[in-house]
Amino acid sequence: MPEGHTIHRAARHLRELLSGPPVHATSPQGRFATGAASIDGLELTSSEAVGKHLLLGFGEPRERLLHVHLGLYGKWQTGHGEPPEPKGALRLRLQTPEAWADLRGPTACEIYDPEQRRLLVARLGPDPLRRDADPERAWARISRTTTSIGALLMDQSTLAGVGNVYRAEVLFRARIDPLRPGKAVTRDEWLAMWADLVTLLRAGVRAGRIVTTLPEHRARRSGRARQEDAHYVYRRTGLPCRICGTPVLTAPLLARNLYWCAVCQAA
DNA sequence: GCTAAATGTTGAT
DNA sequence: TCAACCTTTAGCT
Repeated sequence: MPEGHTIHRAARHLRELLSGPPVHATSPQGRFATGAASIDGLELTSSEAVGKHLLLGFGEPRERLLHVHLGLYGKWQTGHGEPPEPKGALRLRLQTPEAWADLRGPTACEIYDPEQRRLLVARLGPDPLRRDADPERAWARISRTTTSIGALLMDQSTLAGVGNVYRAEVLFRARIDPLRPGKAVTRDEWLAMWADLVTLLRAGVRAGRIVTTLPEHRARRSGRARQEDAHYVYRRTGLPCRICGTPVLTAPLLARNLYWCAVCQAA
């Protein structure tokens, strides 16, 4: 489930799991054989998430940098002790005497030099999960464009880490029409949305999944949110809005499905 | 058991 | 605008 929260969670987890001893790196699939060989035997010395991008440092600081983007299907699988027999398309296996981490299906898995990292960070907007993030950078773009706020939230150069689920949910929680032009969003609305994203993404890192509903808006109000109670509008096409009961709408925007309530998020 | 769709991005057409 | 990446899951039969 790779939006920003998944990557930040992985960055933290992989650091805890693999730090210390030299890491044995292999590419059972063969597609990353050269890259794996170049970090094989080095220690994991840094682990950082920027938006949906993961950067793992090996060896002396900045000696080797592994860049991973999970894309839509990519996944890390980890464990302690002996790893299972590699099967299927296993792009990368990282292994220490204590633990292992397998990477499958990423869009990007490559070795970066410091300049490539610099270019990556430079083309990404602020990431609500990073302490160094500045929402004003995103506001500078949002406040000047006729591009819809629904499209802007998905644009990684405007802000980094938000995907289709958080987009739909944060707009619903703010009661903002996804098609409203960026320049028609007020500064207060944007700062409130940013603050909400910080809260939601941090909760996502903690829980390992996206839950955006308040307990009082869930069909089942007690205890932890079940899957069917976790969202207000995402993938709820035709189901009644949790606030007003109007059927939730869906329409493609930039080749992705957009979900919203036309009453709660009126134009 | 099968098919379609999915939390994303890149590169070709 | 579309195919590719390659896996998992939801929703059918």
